[in-house]
Amino acid sequence: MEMVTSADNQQIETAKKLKKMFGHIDYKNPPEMCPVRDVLSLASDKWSILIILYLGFFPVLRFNKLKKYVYGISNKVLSERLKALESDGYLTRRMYAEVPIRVEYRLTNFGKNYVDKLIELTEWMQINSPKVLKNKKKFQVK
Amino acid sequence: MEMVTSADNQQIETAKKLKKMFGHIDYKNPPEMCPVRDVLSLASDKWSILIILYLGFFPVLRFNKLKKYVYGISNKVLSERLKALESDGYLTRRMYAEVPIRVEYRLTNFGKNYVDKLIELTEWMQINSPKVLKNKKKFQVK
DNA sequence: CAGAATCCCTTTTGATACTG
DNA sequence: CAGTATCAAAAGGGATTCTG
Repeated sequence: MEMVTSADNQQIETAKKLKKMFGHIDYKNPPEMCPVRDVLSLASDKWSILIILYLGFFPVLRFNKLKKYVYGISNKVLSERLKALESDGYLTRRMYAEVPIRVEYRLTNFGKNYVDKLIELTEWMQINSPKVLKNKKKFQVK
Repeated sequence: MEMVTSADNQQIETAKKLKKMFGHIDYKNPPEMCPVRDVLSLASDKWSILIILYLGFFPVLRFNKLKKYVYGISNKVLSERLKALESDGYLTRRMYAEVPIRVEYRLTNFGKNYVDKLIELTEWMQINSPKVLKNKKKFQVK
C-alpha cells in the first residue's frame, strides 16, 4: 500500500524539473546561457506583459491605441519595448505609407504561444493577488 | 461534421480567458485593481524569478549562498527583493542570534505554488530562447 | 498619426566600503 | 555573516517639439 499524496508527487515533479533547469540557469554559465536572465527578463517585464496581453486580445493595435490600453506607459518606454519585442520575435510591425501614417502591431505565432503561457501565470496571479495584498498589509503592521 | 482544429480551439480558449481577465486589468481601473501592474511586477522581475527558483530547488538558503547562485545580483538589490518577497508572502526569513549571525530564507507554501507556475514559464522559455536569440540576430542584420 | 529627439528630473541599479 | 551606507551611473518618466 502506497502512501504518496498528490502534494508529494507535485513536490517531486517540481524538484525534477528544477534540477533539469538548473543545468541551464546555473550561475557559473556565461550570461548567454541563462534564459531567465537574458530572454525572460524582457518578456516578463511588467510593460511587456501588458503589451503582449493586449495584443493577444486585440489582434491588431496601433501605437496610440496601445498607449491608451497600457495605461501609464510613456511614449519612450512603449516605443522601446515595441522595438525590443519585435526584435525578439514576439510581434510584427507593419507600416503603411499613408498620410497620416499608419502602423500596425500584431503578435507573431511565437508571440501567440507566449500569450498562452502568460495567461496561465496572470490568471493564477489574478486569483492570488488578494492574498498577496493581505500579506503585504499584515507585514506592514508588524 | 465539424472542422475545428485544436489550434482553433486554443485560440478560442485564449480569447475567452483574456476577455475575462481584462475585466480586471482594464486601463481604466485604478492601479490597485490591476494585478499585473501591482503584484506580478515584483514576482515576474528577473531577479525575483531567479531567487524564487533557487529557493524552490534548495529548500533553505542563506544570504550569501543566494547571492552566489543568483549570479550578478548586488547586495542592495538582493536584500531589497528579499524584503519585498517576504512582505508579499512568497518567502520567510528566520534569523538566529548567533555569532556570526545566521539568516535562513525559505519559500512559504504560497511561494511553492508560485514556483510551479514559474517553472512552466521558464521551461517554455528555456526551450524557446534559442529561437529568440536567432530572431534577435536576424533583426540586427536588417 | 506614429514616433524620434530632446531636456530634465526622479528612481533604480551597481560597485564598493563599512558595521553589529 | 548579513546586511546597511554611500555614491556614481543607468534606466525610467514627463513634457514638449519636430517630421514625413
